Amino acid sequence: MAKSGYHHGNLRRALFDALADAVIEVGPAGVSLRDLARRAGVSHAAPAHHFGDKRGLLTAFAADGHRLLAASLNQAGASSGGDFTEIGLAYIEFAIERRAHFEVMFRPELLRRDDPELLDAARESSASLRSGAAGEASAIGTRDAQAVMIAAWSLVHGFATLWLDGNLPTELGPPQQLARRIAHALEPPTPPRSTT
Amino acid sequence: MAKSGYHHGNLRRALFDALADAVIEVGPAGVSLRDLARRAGVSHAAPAHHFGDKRGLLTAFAADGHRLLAASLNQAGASSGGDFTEIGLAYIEFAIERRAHFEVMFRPELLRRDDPELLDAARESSASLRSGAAGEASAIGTRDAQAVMIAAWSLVHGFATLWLDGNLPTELGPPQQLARRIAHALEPPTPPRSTT
DNA sequence: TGTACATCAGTGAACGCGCGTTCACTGATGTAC
DNA sequence: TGTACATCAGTGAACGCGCGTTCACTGATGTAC
Repeated sequence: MAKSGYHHGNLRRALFDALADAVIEVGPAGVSLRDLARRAGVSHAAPAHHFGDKRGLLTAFAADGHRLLAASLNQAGASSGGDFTEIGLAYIEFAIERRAHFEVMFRPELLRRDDPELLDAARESSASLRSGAAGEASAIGTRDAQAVMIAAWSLVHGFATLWLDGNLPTELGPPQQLARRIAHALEPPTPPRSTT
Repeated sequence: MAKSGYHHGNLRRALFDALADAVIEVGPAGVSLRDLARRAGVSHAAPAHHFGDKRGLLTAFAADGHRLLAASLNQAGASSGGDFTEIGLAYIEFAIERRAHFEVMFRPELLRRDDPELLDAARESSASLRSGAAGEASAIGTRDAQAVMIAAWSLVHGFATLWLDGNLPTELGPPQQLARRIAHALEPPTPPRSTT
């Protein structure tokens, strides 16, 4: 992968990997460029040379995260026939598996909020999430699809956030399993017309 | 309030106030003791003298927040006859009005997690939140009250988090109003037996 | 009312540290001829 | 195949800064007598 001793070859990727590790260890706000350089085995000035500055690096990483999230949600939607529950579970799965991306994506104060690449990627993931909501809104009998979409987003985002921050008791088991249990508990008690 | 030039008189309170301002400006992780000292008009060593260290200050502040949240939730429960929706709205209200407390409370990596005062206060707020869930669980026809409680907590916590982090479009209006709109959209479409 | 003294809240100088950013540079790469 | 040269990724020394923590101290307070 590394082309030579001097030119790294794929520093962008290497810094993203280092950033992912660092975010998990010290949180998005605690990351330092010098530490990332150390992890990636390059000089301490290399990250700034590549991304302009710290904010630029975090912004690029967040944009990457939005694209990955969009892909995950789209896949969950496609393979479940647009089932909103499955899309929500995919959101939680993403937050856990791509924890560093997730944590950086939702800390706008650390990012260049008006970066075109970030805006574009964020629109992409937002559209993916929204795509399932209209169906769900009519399923529960409300016309306010926007409110339902925000509720669903809040639910999965809140669950992921509480779990990631260590605020859910660990004895509840693995989060994916707990999330399915919750989805089950929230299902309507008597299925509307399923006993054909 | 300040008793004299030398002895401050109520440094704990003054530092809490300074911390609240600082958290809103730079986030919980960006706060520095020296900055708080400047804001409170005391020497830079005073905060450490009073709270031991930075973590001690944040931990005391978080405990204070849990007690305030418990009080808010209890009051909402009492004045609404235990209506779970109102308790949830009070949670969101707290997150917005006491934003600094809220943000510090849910960042355990910044706190002394095993501090007895913090544990005690956290138990208090957790109990207040849980108190409404059992009724709600039976209302929606599930026996898994714990899952419903976590879902409700996730919903309000996620909504508050998304709003505080600036991830909800501002054109949706004030968050309290938006939260009520969501509560309305989630109400069962046909009231079970209300048209007596 | 007055004096002595213990207590302790807050001071300020000092320490060593890691940080972001800059800037002239070096060395690898690729292209023109 | 070989040479010259432009490009640019990455270097490393240097800068100034704010930080947390320490420690001997100072001065206000309150209590004992």
